Amino acid sequence: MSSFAGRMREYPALSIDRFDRENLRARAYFLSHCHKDHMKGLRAPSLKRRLECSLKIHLYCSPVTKELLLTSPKYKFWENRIVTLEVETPTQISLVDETAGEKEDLVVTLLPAGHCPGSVMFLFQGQNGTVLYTGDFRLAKGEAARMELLNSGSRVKDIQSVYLDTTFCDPKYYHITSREECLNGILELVRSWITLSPYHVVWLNCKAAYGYEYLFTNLSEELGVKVHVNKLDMFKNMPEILYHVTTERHTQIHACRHPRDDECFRGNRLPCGMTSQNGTPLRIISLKPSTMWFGERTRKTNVIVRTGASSYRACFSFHSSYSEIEDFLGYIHPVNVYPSVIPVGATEDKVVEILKPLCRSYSVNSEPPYLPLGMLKKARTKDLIHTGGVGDVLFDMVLAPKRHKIPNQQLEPIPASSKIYEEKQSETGSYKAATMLTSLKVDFLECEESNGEEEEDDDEESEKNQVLPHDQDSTPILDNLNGELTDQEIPRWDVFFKREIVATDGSDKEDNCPPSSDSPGSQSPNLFSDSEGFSDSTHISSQNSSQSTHISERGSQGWDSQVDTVLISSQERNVLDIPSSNGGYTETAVIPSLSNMENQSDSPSWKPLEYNAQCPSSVNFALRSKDQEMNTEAVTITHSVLSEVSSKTLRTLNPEARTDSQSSSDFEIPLSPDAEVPKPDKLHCLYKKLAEGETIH
DNA sequence: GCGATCAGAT
DNA sequence: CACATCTGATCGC
Repeated sequence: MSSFAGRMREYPALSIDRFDRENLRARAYFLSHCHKDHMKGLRAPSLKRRLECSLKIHLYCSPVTKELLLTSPKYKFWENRIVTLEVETPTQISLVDETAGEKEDLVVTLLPAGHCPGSVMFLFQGQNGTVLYTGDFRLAKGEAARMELLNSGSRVKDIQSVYLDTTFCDPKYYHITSREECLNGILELVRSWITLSPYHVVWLNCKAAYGYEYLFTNLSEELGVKVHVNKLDMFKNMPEILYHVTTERHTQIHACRHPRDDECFRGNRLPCGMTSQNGTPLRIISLKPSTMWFGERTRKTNVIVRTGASSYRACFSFHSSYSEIEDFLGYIHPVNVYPSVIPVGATEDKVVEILKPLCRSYSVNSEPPYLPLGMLKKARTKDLIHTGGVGDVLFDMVLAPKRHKIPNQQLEPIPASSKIYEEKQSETGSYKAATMLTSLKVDFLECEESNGEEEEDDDEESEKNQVLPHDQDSTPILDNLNGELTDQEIPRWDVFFKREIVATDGSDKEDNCPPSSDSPGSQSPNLFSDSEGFSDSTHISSQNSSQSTHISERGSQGWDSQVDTVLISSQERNVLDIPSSNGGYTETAVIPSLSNMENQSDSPSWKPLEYNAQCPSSVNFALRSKDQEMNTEAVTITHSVLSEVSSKTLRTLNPEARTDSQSSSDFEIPLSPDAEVPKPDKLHCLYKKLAEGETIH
């Protein structure tokens, strides 16, 4: 949970993600994403009153965030005070101090944060230097290096401070399985279950928050089964989400909620109330996306772990892991870092201790800032750090997790990042050090220590005793069985596990479903071996090829990262016709109005392909990043003489004018009286400076 | 009756 | 297994 107070040292007139207390006096507000813990005070009467008095106060956010925010009537009063900024479009904004009559210009750039739909990081460039506020983010290793606007030419911009999401800046989250692998694991479990019969359904036990959408859309897209949710009006202008969710309960994948939803589950009822279909009781499994639960495992586990007769945990995170934070910060290499989350049990100093070595100030500071470990004292030598070599040792000691565990087979030797590593190594020794460290550490894995913690296990508790010995559909459970295994037993677990697999295979009584030869999936979905090479023994035939094979197959198909959510314009909304392939039916498009939405019919053979073809605007993260490698700022400059490019390169914003996220006239933003209207030649000059990474004054 | 805050839930 | 919420109790306005 964010504990960021709202203001940055460098630009105290701005408030980000906090709207109470001191922030009531801010000259401009920023919202990185639509999670409540980043919206404190946003609907308070005190702020509302201030808005009414100061017409120049605006809230800056991404178009998707605005859309999500305004879906709730509680925030409607913000409607014409929100200025949406397109992602990756540097925009100049003018801050006016009404009392002092001062004006301050700065350029802000939204960068995709990969946390939830609409989530962004804010890059501010102004007279007090360049600072980056990450909001909540999850970026894979190397993604910062691929963000064109974080870089000038081939090197990272000179960033003074980073306000960083440190949610998982704890060694126990050293490695969190990548989004693609987690998705893939979940996909295969869901597939293997729902293909058993129409009565086999999966309940995705997701928290009530944005961030699971890419899970829903990927499952739906791969399996052709929409996901049942309580509400979808917030997605009415996000077709690539909208088409994969439904409020129609007759579907095999559910992510609906009910205040007492695990009671529902225990009673073989879905939160939406479904218990059966055509008189046949449903066969429900629950799948709970979790990060912390996996962080507590001391031994490596699979991406999916069975925790009860019909309960599973799936590794899933929308925050960066420790090593992803390392990679990110090491690349940015700022002078200062300010954690915006202090994990429970940690202190700010502890977190800063971890992060400082990745900052410039660490090697420049005369005084030894923090001395975490005894070993560190010994090794800490500024010069060594700077020159690389021995610095690696230092990093290793400081950063190496106490408990190594790599839940997955994925130990590719410095994957795509090797390229980046080569590109960057000449530039800053530290990035090199951090990168090398990362790859090295990957070899350690396997920690043996087991902290014999008790397993609670909510809904599974009642079942766990049956699970082991005879539960037919069960097999798996990977390494944690509610403390039923003693330490001595642990070494034999693998054996037991394998045996159990064999025994279980084809002897599923609970389901009354003979191992079907016609379904690609096995009778029991439970068999989700952990990473120690079990996947091949899985009786899920479709998995005979290893998971990694699957992953590589899907590499660039939208599996490799969270897809950016794209809003459609009102024009597009009217025009879009999306055919479906459900045997002659044409689901008229619509990007349905609300009434339509609540009643979309499920089409068994529904396929999303046509939709994709119609929606070129839904651009995959990774693909786009790739494209952008070619698309350097220098190129943009060339175009900058064209007026249209001004909005791409440097948008000078009119805070007074409503920039409607849904209007397609992106290129016609009126200028505000406050904002200086740059003459073409001045603009050109600004672009040039921007491209060179200079601060704009 | 509303908001802020806390405890407890999932 | 504290990721982000929601509910309900209590207190103050």
